[in-house]
Amino acid sequence: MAHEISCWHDDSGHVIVATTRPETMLGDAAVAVHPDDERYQSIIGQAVRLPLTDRTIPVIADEYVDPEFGTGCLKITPAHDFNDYEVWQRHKNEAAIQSLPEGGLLNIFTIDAAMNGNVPEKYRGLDRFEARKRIVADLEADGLLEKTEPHRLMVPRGDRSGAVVEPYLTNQWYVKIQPLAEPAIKAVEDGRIRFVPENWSRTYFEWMRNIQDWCISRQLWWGHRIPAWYDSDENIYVGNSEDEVRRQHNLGNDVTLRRDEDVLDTWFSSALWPFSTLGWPQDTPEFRTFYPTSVLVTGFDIIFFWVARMIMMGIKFTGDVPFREVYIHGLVRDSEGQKMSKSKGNILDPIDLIDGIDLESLVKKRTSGLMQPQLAEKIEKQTRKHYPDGIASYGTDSLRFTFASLAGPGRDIKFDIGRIEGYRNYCNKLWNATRYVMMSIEGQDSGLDESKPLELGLAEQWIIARLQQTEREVIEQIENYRFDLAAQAIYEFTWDEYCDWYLELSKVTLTGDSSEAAQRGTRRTLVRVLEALLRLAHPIIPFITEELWQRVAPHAGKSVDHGGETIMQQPYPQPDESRIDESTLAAVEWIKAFILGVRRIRAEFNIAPGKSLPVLVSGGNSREHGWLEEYKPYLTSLARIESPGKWEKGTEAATALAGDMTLAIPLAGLIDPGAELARLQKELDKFRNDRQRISAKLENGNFVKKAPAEVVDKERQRCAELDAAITKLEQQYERIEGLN
RNA sequence: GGGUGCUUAGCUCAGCUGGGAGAGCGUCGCCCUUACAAGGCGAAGGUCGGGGGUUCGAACCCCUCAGCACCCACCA
Repeated sequence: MAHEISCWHDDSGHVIVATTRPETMLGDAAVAVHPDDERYQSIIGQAVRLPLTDRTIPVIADEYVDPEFGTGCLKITPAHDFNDYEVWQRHKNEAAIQSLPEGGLLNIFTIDAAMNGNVPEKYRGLDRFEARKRIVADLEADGLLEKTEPHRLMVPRGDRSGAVVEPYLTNQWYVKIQPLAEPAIKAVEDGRIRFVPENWSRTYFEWMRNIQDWCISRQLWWGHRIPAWYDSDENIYVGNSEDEVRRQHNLGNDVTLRRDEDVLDTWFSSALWPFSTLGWPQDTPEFRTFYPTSVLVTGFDIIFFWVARMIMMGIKFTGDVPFREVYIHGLVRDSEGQKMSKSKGNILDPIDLIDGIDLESLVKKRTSGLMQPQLAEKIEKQTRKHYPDGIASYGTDSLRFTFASLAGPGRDIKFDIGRIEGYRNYCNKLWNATRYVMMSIEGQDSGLDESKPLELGLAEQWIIARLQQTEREVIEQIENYRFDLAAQAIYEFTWDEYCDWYLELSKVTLTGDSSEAAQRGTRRTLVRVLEALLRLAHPIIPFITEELWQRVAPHAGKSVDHGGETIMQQPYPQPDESRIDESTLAAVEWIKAFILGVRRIRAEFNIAPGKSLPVLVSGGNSREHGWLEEYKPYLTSLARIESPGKWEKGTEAATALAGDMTLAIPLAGLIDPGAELARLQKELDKFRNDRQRISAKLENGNFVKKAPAEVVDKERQRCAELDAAITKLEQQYERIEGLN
């Protein structure tokens, strides 16, 4: 913002001073120069006449003045400038200052920032901006104006109204902070309170070590009123009530008391919250049980305002910290990284993400009730640009899942509307998976009757094992406050494993000619894994899991008959490590690789997914041949292949790898050997590059010598695996090449 | 001016104590296969902001430069 600078000088010494707020000169207490400024040595201690007034003020020396800036002379207005006030503090005991009206601390504004009775008659009652113009004009008329020029500076403005704020002297209540801050710092230093993530304690220390006395009085209508009373001589009495004050000070009824009209700073009152809500100062069972609490969850912007103050007040009044851990989450910002605020018009109301909102309603909502209506046009334009179609309805659980997923440590969330869509789709997926499970068991037993024979196949053992691993992971991440990783583990298990693989594998058992015992085992597993998954996901997506659980749980042997049963009261899943079997996991990984290989070939040669294909195999270790035989139904069904045969030389085929085994789809006439060779070559290059890099590592004596043995072993193993794969690919290459 | 943090695929972000670069969305190709087209299957896409250093080895540790964000204080 450009302002004019006006200058004035006095009659004798020609002291020239610049200012952006000429009206404040009427309250000046001094002209300051730097003590080492050679130009002004002779005038330090002299008096100069303050133009437009009948006052004289001293020239003082203070290091605050920057001799390089302007003329090196600085006017000091202690009542209306923070820095000038500090300068005044250093000089207030000097006689020349003390002899000034109000000891130099001359307030020249009314509460409305008009000129008050402390300025010459002609300026009284003028608004500050009007006074500014008049003073510049008067200085010029008197020949005292050197020049005016534009100057750019930051002007402090009120958050809400945007009005320019003027520093102004008032009487306020303060809390002496040092005795409170020291024990509060210590509590975090010695670990009685822990910040998560830990580095927020640095922010806390930074603030607490530079803390200033706390102004706790506010001129507001709402809040705890300050418990202080004044008598007619302005003596102050502080106490719990007027009665108490009168008793304690023996004030008769002839003494009239007037209570201070100010209220306490919101954060002063809020700082009492951890113990005042528990009945303090009475020694209640609630207080004894729940103080200190275990964890406080809040945003980093609240560390200063609230967290620190709760710690100080808690220690002061109860002798103990108010909580053990402080989990600091990020702030949700708009898509451009700006903090959301009503005045900027970039607020996203969670309700609008849940229920959806059309564009016109959104524009109306964002532009109404603005403190600065002139921003409405800009806000409307932005809103129409960002949300041309308004906001779709995503539902509560989608929103919760989104925020959980974005709640990484120590990081703000730049909210991207696209992100929530993915999690809405997740909720949909879970819903549809449940539909499938319910259809699959409809009218049939799901293994509840323990007397009936029951058999768990490979797929069942696999998904049960993966469930245990997922439960372990989720619990661990929640304990670490990594809600993003917990959400991710749930997401991936549900979508990538339960839905993409297990539900498909279950169809093989349920629609094939498997035994009744095996089908019962599959139905039981479908239901039980889903039921556990719902409980696992419930803290993040409470509504949809409750709805689905009510339907699923009875089939998993959980009673919901009493009407009051709810997933909320169910125990959280606990992993059973004994149900994790490595060979089961390995077998399914191999089956997946086999099926993926066939699918890739299908996609590459544009073969209809429904078309059954013959598949030939070669190579492979004995374990793989065992799997090939034992789990043939899974392979033939999911990959839509006929029973595998042996790949003989001379058969034109497209190939893929599953572990050590090569699988080949004979595609006489369909194959472009050149394209297939190019693909193999590309794959070979990649493998050979990896191989090259790893063997270089292994040949490096320093690596073998200095790296941990397990890392070296792992690299050796990988090297061997790559060798095997390369050999397979080379064989495939030769065979295809032979077709040319 | 003081402080804190960020910079990884087109976009929004993960990447835990240094050891094979990941997800969602978007893009491209095929598919309405009886849970799901808000879906399935497959694919492409990254010199991890630039430079230097430490290390057998750096997205990760140190230094430096650039850009961005926020907090606190604000210079006449």
